Order: sequence, then C-alpha cells, then structure tokens
Amino acid sequence: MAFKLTGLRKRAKKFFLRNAKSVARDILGDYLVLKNKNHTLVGKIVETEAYLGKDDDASHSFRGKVTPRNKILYSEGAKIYTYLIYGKFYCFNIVVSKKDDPQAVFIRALEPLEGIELMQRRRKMSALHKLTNGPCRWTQSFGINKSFLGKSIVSKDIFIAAKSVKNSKITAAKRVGVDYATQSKNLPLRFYIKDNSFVSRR
DNA sequence: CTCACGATTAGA
DNA sequence: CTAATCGTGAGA
Repeated sequence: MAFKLTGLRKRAKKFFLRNAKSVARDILGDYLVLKNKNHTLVGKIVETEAYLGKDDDASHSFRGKVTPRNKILYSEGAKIYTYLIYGKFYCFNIVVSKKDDPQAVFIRALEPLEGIELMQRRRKMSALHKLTNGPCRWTQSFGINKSFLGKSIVSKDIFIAAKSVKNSKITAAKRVGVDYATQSKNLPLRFYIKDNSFVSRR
C-alpha cells in the first residue's frame, strides 16, 4: 500500500470545535476513513470549503435560519451535515465550532486511496480521476446518504486521520456554486492542494 | 397545499 | 450549453 493508517492519529472532537476556516485548511491532506463490516474506504482530502454561518450569505445558516434540514448545524462541532441536492446527490459537511455557532466545512474532493473497486462499482466507471473529484462524486463512491446526517465524525465507523500538507501547498480561492450570495461570494474560502489532479474542475 | 429551486453532474 | 429530479422551505 502506498499509504498506511497505523501510526496516524485520529482527529479528535476538540479539533472540530474551532472555526471553519481553520478546520478547512487543516484537514487538507488528511485521510477520510469510512469503515463497515465488509469494507474500508479511504480518501485523501484535497479540496474543502469553509461556510461561516450566521454572517455568511452563502451558508445555509445565514442570519441564523433554522429548518428541519439544517438544524444539526447549530449543534456542537464534529457532527456530519448531509443534504440532498438536485433531487439525486448528497453533499457532505462537517459541523464545526461551538454549539449555536453554525459553521461548517464542506468536503469537495478526495483522492481515492483504498476501496477503489467498490468506488468504481458505485460510480459505474473505472476512470480513477473521476471517482472522487467533486462534492457529489466522492459521496457516491463512499455511499453517503441521509443516514449519515447527525452522525459523529469522531467514531470508529467514520473519522479523519491526521496527515496534513505543507502550508505552501495550499491554495485559497473563491467558493464554487455560490453565486446566489452577494456579500460573501468572492471570499477566498475554498482551499485545495496545489497541483493535485483530484481537485474538482471549473 | 402549491411550487420554485438547488454548496451538481453527465452528456450533447 | 442544458436536462435531470425530488426533498425542502417559503408562502398562500
């Protein structure tokens, strides 16, 4: 294997009680691990976005809006926020910061590391570079759905293993697909690993 | 109850 | 470039 999980420490709950911008940067290079009794899937986190909550008009929690769908954002960090979009895809976020501060980190792309055959089956394609290079592509590969909503990202089934990358390899840019926002749409809250070929296009 | 639409993707 | 596709949320 080109990588190993042994020796890596799991990101602990405390790590996720910080602001979205810090967490979004710090998990770049980390491994997202999803285990169940039949398989283990691992992907390197190569692209994220920070959503700042009440003051961020691109955020689902702008101005403190609460709905049945997004209420998990108001809980203490280290929870998973998934939602259905366009009637067929699931987006995956990690709720961060303290209770009642609805910030989140959106995971936009991974580099596939383990469980590639299962990913290929689920995506119905073999091309490696298309398995996980988009927010609703990697969630298909990993089988993310509504049942993940509200789960802990600090568990034995799904967690993040610390690996990180050098600061000099991180690029910041404006977020994708948030043109509906006016105030904050151009803020540099999208982070990705420079030159990584699994970063989503556009 | 009605209805417009989305933190996207695949395909022409 | 556009269609797909349906749960969600705002409004009547």
